[in-house]
Amino acid sequence: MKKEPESFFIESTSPSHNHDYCRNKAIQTADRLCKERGVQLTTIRRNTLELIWGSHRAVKAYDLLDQIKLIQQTAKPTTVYRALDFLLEQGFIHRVESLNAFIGCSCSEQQHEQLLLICVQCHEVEERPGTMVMEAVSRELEQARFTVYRKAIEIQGICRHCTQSKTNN
Amino acid sequence: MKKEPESFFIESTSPSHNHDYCRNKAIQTADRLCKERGVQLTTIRRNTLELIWGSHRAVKAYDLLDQIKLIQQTAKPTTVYRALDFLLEQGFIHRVESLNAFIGCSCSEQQHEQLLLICVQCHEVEERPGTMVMEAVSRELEQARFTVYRKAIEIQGICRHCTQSKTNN
DNA sequence: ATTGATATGTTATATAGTTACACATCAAAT
DNA sequence: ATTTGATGTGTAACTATATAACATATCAAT
Repeated sequence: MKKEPESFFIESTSPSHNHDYCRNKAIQTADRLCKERGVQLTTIRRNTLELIWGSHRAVKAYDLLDQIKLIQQTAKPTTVYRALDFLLEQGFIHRVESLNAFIGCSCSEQQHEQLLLICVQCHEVEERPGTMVMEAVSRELEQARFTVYRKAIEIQGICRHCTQSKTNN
Repeated sequence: MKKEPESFFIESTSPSHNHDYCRNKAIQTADRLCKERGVQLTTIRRNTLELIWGSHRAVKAYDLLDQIKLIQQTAKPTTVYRALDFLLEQGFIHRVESLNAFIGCSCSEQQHEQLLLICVQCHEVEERPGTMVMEAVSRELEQARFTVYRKAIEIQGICRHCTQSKTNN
């Protein structure tokens, strides 16, 4: 009774909140945006997105592949990377460059570029709009007369939860 | 007569300036800092650093390996990665996360964290201290109560040279 | 029915980085 | 003068990450 038909293989986990809410919201938004944009959130893509939203931790492509294989034995690297490419294009996920990994994006609609705060202890990644930072970046780039395509601002450190409870893994 | 004994296999290239100056300065600084710090800039490490400073473009580890092999046939991936690790630790180079590549750092002495402006056309990477940006980041992280270990701010786009001369490669 | 656009299946390959263990070198302590 | 420890290198095997190339499928528009 707890399982919806679409999410039969996913368990969401988070120390700090009911993460099902995050995930469901993200999927709904993706669904809607895909309709609006006339692109298809196919089963593979949707499953991939759900798996990524299984936590706020960054997920590796091959870990994703392992999970997908549980329900689709034929899945290959290409399967996953193609889904990831789609999700990136649509702005539904971020690529975490410094980890070669991926996390859900909770700002698919607004401006997609955010600060990523990566906790090296619990591995959760927090998105922050960082408006002031982004403005400062814009001014800097204007000075440098540099035309931006893509910003990646990644900060590694210890999140507030891990700072408080030093006993955390 | 133009070749120094230490740089026998390197040709520096840059469209915009005499790049030998940048490289020589970087090597001198590295030499001095190593002495000050009581660590060794061995032949492998020095050669690696010189190769990286062959241009302002980000260099891939395996390309570096190929070049090193020309003078040290026995070189292996480990050879290069160990040298890179050392150079990173000492702050003599940056890792460009979004490219899996490496560039020389011209700020080895001061604060090492900088904005990296990566031109997707000519592949040159410009470092900028981005003081305002860094301050904004600090404020943001204070709000998030996040303890920083490492910042990586990478901007991909078109540099001013490529914007001007559209004919550039 | 035919075509074109989009998505997926499949195999192979390319690229990036690490582990583990042996050996070398050299200076400090015995 | 040797032993020890710290640091650096050699070598092989392996793991991880990502892409290329080509075949097939699906489905809506003509």
